[in-house]
Amino acid sequence: MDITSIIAGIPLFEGLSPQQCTVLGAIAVRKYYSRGQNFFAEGDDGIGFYIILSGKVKVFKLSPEGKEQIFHILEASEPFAEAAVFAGQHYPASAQALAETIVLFFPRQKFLELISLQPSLALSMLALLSQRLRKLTMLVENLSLKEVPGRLAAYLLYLYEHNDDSATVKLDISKNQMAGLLGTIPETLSRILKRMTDEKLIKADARTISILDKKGLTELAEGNKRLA
Amino acid sequence: MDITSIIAGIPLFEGLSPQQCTVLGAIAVRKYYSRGQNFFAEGDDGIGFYIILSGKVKVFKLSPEGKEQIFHILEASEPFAEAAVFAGQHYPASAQALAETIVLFFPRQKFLELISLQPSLALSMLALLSQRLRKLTMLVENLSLKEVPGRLAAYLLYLYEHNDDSATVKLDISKNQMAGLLGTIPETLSRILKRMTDEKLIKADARTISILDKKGLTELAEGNKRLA
DNA sequence: GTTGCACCTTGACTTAAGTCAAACATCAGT
DNA sequence: ACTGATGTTTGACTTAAGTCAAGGTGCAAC
Repeated sequence: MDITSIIAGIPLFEGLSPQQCTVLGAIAVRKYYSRGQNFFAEGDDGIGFYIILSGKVKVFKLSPEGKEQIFHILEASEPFAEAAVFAGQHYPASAQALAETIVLFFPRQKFLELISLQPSLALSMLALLSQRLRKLTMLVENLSLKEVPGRLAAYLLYLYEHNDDSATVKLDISKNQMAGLLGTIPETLSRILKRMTDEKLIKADARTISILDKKGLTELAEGNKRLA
Repeated sequence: MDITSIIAGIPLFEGLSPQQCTVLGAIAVRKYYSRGQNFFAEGDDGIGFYIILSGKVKVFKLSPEGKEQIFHILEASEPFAEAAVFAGQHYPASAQALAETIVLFFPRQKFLELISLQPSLALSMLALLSQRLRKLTMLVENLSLKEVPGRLAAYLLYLYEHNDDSATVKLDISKNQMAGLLGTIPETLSRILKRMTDEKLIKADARTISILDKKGLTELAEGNKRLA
């Protein structure tokens, strides 16, 4: 598939004319990463941003003691590292492929030149950054104002809502990664899943979780109730 | 002072032509808030954003139990709630005046119309949002990967660097607010300040803190050392 | 200047969640 | 299919930081 038609199909670029897509395509580079490979590490020069064509990527930070906080997990057609284009000298976090991943890479300087010519592209980027800001705000809220059971409940409800409201959710990341996303460690996550199961809030199999008590989870997520 | 010249003096709008400033001025509204008054509360409709002309503002969230997480403390010439213009149906946090505060208010819809006509304005906003994203990323890192002493050390070093590198820092917020900013509570903050004093890292008076051991604080902030 | 209230500190106690260690399950690549 | 690596669970233990309660300090308003 040629780059122009790929670009035309990316939500971030929807509304761009075919000509604009061609121009974008001219600066984009397709790149391939294998599972475990890093796109960049925290502190590297912010030379551009990426859009995922296929695969899965985590954006994360490690503490000196080795604890991991995952900021985002991204899948096909989602951009990442886009803020580095406008602000950054260097990337403030690391990014790694969780599976075989193909991306389009957009070099910073060339993209900046395009954007100042195309107000609609600028507006798309503004919407994207605002959305990210909102997501990060929720992450801060979760980390600072909720305990781990509340964070987990909120996450399960999020999965539920992005799953056609079907009560049985297939986890698409490992529980290790899930712990990193929730700002905790696998042991704690495991224990809390068990407690939720004991209280009949959920039913957890290997890679699927069934939501049994949505109301109960909601109360937990909102901090109106606690696990026994 | 007329609105056009005020706008011309705001960093966010630097680089705009006098005509552009006049157009912006035509949609801006000057508003006055007294100490303790709310600009908006979490969940309110995102009807626009603000730029502070004088005073001080906190953007924060409360947990059901009453714990407060402060996201930003903002002063003269800084904008806030800008992301709500591009993404939001509603504000994801609350904002309150910490002192008598005068702001310019920019209504969402009108500002959006202007921005699609003015690429340079769009680029300024992109830079601003990216910077906020970076700051929030650091907040997440602090909350998730550092203990309170590390967060406090990082904050003191931040103050130090924005204080002409003078070792004696005047606190411009109460320690209660500072606790909220660091994702902890006043009691804990008080105890940790004491421990830092005991270890000769700092010297804390009522409203000023002297940095005695910058290297020690840096090690703490980076997680390479802990308080005894 | 005195009163009142918000701010700050300290102590005793509780608790959520992390550490360490071990056993087990599962998966990916040869 | 095998095998080493990776992911998951559980138990015993430790600890950072929160809660509750009380007392002290200092500014602000009358």
